Amino acid sequence: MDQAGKKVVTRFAPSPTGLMHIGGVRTALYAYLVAKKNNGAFYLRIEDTDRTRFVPEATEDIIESMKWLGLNFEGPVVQSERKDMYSKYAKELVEKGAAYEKDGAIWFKMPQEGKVEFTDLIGNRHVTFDLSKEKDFVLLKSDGFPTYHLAHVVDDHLMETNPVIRADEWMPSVPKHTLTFQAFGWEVPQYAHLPLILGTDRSKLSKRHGARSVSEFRKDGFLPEAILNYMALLGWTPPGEVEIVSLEEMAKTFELNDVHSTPAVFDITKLEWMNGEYIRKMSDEELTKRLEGYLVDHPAKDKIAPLVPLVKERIKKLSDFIPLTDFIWEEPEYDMEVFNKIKVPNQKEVLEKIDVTLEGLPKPWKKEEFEATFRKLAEDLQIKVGDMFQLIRVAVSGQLVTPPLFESIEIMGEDKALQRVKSVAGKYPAF
RNA sequence: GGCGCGUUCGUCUAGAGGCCUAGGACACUGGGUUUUCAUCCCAGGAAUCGCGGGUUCGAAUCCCGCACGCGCUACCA
Repeated sequence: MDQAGKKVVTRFAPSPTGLMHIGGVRTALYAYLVAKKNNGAFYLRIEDTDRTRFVPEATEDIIESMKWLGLNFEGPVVQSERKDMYSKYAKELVEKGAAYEKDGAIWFKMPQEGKVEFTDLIGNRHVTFDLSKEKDFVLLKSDGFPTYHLAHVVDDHLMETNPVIRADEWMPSVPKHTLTFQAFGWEVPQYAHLPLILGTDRSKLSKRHGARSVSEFRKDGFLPEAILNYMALLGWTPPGEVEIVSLEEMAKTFELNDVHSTPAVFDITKLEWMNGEYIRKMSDEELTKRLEGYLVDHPAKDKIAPLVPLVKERIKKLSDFIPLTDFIWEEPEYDMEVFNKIKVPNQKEVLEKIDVTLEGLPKPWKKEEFEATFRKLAEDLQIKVGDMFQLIRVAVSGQLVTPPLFESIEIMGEDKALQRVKSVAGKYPAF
């Protein structure tokens, strides 16, 4: 309910000309938040009135993305399914004298004088348009489909949308819309025009920036709650000093009034940080579940649970899990370059000592004993403790960076670890 | 060109006349914890608030002008 006691209805109305774009998330999210905050309704509306740019998979991708993000909606309302309705309304305006037919299309007659004023909910901007600059425009195209202008007015009136939340690029069309609403004798809704989201070069976010679809972010291992949280911050600051805010919390505090009227640059580095924050905050059980859902084709998908606590603080995206743990299930490829990074002379000799020491270690290996043994070996061989463990790490994994060594060995199995050390020591330096 | 919107650290922002010698977050740099990496902790650099005029005892905050950026200017949305 708004102050006037009317139900608040918002909608996200993308046009299915491509996959759901990351920039659209913010528009959808704000519209969703306004509805939730006011106990209203939030709709998805598919604006597929341009047959020439229509992409069949797009609608499904938009719906799927919205669901994945957790932006639950009513609908979708699909404009192409209501095609006949629009022409009736267009003809109504012709009858009223507000529109006319020409070249098989129906045009709206714009007055040549006067002005249209409105106050945008974003930044409380009072904007005035001089009508002498306006031209007649098409309401109904010659193919019988409505233009955006007609479809917006008719649908948002019928759906009782208020406020209308959309991208800033629509602001110059406000006079067209206002006059069309008035020609029908309908109430003009309030508008909130959201500033653009820019790429790092400050131009409109597009593919050229690696700007991508929601589904691509999903494939990259981003979490929906992190995406939502980050996008919300592009133009809005939650009360207090916290930046990590759940959808539910946002829905309690969000105000269109607090949204910036300044375009914001999309910074993936901060999104990645935030994604990592969400991963770290998650329980091991939850992270395991997410990882299992993400790693659909991973061969060891069902065996990842014990690894989760080890990788939790080491991954920013779900996808980071793969390169970090591959060595556990797959035989690593060894590279002398990697060994060369460890500043230990006589590496072959040391590796052989490690092999022998490992064989002498009573099974099952115990963490304390494992550590103490190799600390002592490092001392005996007069090399740094850190280098000792690095050498074992590389022998076992082929990598300089892994989850904690002992725990990783425990998960892959003592025998496999031993066998790798033996093999490496034997073949060194040619693998 | 016309019309419209915008302008605080590299980025996201706090800021609604004195609390601002401009605060926080990300990123960056240095240090600590640590068998790697990461996490975590501490410290640091980083915006003369686009520029120029006003108004005021006092302006990032109000007004005007300019510059720059972006958007719209389709039978696309």
